[in-house]
Amino acid sequence: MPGQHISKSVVKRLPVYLRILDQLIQRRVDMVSSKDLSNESGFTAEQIRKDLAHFGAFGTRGSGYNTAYLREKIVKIIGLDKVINTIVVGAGNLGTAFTRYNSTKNPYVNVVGVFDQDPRLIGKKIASIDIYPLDKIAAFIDNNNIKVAIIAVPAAAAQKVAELLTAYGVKAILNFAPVKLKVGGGIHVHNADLTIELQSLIYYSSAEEERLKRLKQEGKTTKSPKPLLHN
Amino acid sequence: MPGQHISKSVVKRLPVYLRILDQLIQRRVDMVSSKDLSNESGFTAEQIRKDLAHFGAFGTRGSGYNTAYLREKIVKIIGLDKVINTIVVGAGNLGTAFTRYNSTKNPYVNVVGVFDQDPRLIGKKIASIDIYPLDKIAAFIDNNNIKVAIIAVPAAAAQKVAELLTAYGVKAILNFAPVKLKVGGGIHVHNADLTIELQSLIYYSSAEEERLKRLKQEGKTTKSPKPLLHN
DNA sequence: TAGATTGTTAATCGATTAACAATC
DNA sequence: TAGATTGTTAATCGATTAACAATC
Repeated sequence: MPGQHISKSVVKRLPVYLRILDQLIQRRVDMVSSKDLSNESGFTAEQIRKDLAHFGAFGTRGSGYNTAYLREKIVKIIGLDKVINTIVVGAGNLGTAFTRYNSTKNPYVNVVGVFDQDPRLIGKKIASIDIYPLDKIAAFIDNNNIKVAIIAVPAAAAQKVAELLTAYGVKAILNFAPVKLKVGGGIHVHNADLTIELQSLIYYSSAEEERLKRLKQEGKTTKSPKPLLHN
Repeated sequence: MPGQHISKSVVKRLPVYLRILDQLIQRRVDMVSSKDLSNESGFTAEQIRKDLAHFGAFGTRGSGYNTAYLREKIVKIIGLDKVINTIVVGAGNLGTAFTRYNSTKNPYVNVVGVFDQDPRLIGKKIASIDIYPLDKIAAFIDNNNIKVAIIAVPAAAAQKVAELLTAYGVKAILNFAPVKLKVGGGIHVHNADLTIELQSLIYYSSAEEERLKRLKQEGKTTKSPKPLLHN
C-alpha cells in the first residue's frame, strides 16, 4: 500500500535494514527472509514486512527478498542514491569524533566541511576535512547545496546556529546540543543528547519497583511545599 | 496513579525535565508550570503532567511545580540520588569523545574507567580517567559495583564485550556499536548508532512525496527479480 | 471569590501484533 | 503439489491528546 505518509518509527528502522543488507551482500547472501532480518535487527518479522510494504512489494512469496534488489530500493527510499554532503558545526569533542567516525563508518553520507568560531582551529583538518570559520558557513551551504547539518556546539550557541543553517536552506539537523531547538515548519531536527541517553539508562540499572515503592513511602511524610505568596 | 510499570517513552523524557529544572534553579526560578516546561522541552503540557502523575502529585493547583522539590523527586525517580559510576569500553573516537563530554556535561554520572585492548593506550588518561586493559574489566566491575556501561568498540567486538559486561553484573548498556546486541532478560540496551541517526535524517532532507512517487513509477517497469533456483 | 493550573478520566490516534489468504 | 514466506487485513495494545473536575 505505497503512497501515504510514513511514520518516524518506520523511517528510523530503514537504515537498520540497509546496514544488514549491506552485510549480507558482502557475505554474498542473495536471498533473505523477513525472519532472517528479524534475527539480525531485533524487530519482528511482521513489522519488517509491514515497513517494507509501505513502499512496495519487494519480496517473493515462498523465498523472501533479494538482498541486492531490496538494498537498492531502500537506498532510494531513504534518499541515499545520490551523494549526500553534510557539514558539522562545532569542532569540539563531539564534532571531531563524529566527523572522524562518519568518515570511516558511514559510506552513504560525507562530511564536507567543519565549522568553528575558534580562530585557532581554522585551517586545521579533521580526517582530512577542512575546518572553516563560522562566518563562511552561509556561502558554503549555498555553494554546496547543503541540506543536512550536524550541530555539535555548546547549548548556548545551538539555537543561533540552527537559525543560521535553516536560513540558508538546511532542511534536517542532527542536534547534539542539550537544548530543544526552535525551528520553522518543514525543518526536521533529530536530537542526539548523549547525557540524556545515559541518564535515562540509569533508571533501568536498579530494580524499578523497589525505587518507586520507596518514593511512594517518602511521599507520605514529605509534603509538596506550599508556594510562597510572593514571586 | 503511582505504582504501575513506566513506559520507555516516559523514562526518556524524565532527564529532559531534570535538565530544564536544573537550569531554572540556577536562574533562581522557584515555581514552574507544565506550560513553561512545555515551552522549554517541546512536549505538551498535558503530557508532562501525565508523566509526572505516574510517580505522584508533585505540583500545586493554581501555581505549578516547585522547581527544587520537583527536581529532587525526579532525581530519585531516575535513580540519580546516589553517585553513579560507569565505565566506557573502547577508547577510539567515540569512546574518547564520550568520556570527555560526559565529564564536563553530565553532573549526575561519572565515568570511572576506560577500557581498551590496544596495549599502547594502557596507562594513558582521558579527562584524567585511566585507560585499563580489557582483561582487567571483570575485576573492575566487581570491585566498583558497576551497573551501567558504555560500549564504544567496533561492531565486530561489541557482542563479546556485552557478554563480558553482563556476566559480571552490568544491567544497562549504552551501545554505540552498529549491531543489535543479544543480551539476557533484565538487561537494558540503549542503542546510539550515529550512522543510523544521520541516515534516517536524510529521508527528511528532500520532499518525501516526490521521492515516493518516483519510486512508485519505477516500480512499474522494474520487476522484483526472480529468485534463482540454486543457492 | 476569581483565576490559574494541576491531576485524572475519557476519547482519539497511531503503532504493533496476530492471523491468514495469496502465491512463488 | 507441498512448503515456505510474502503482503494485507483485522485485532490489540499503548501512547498521546482533549476535556474537565478538583483545588490552590
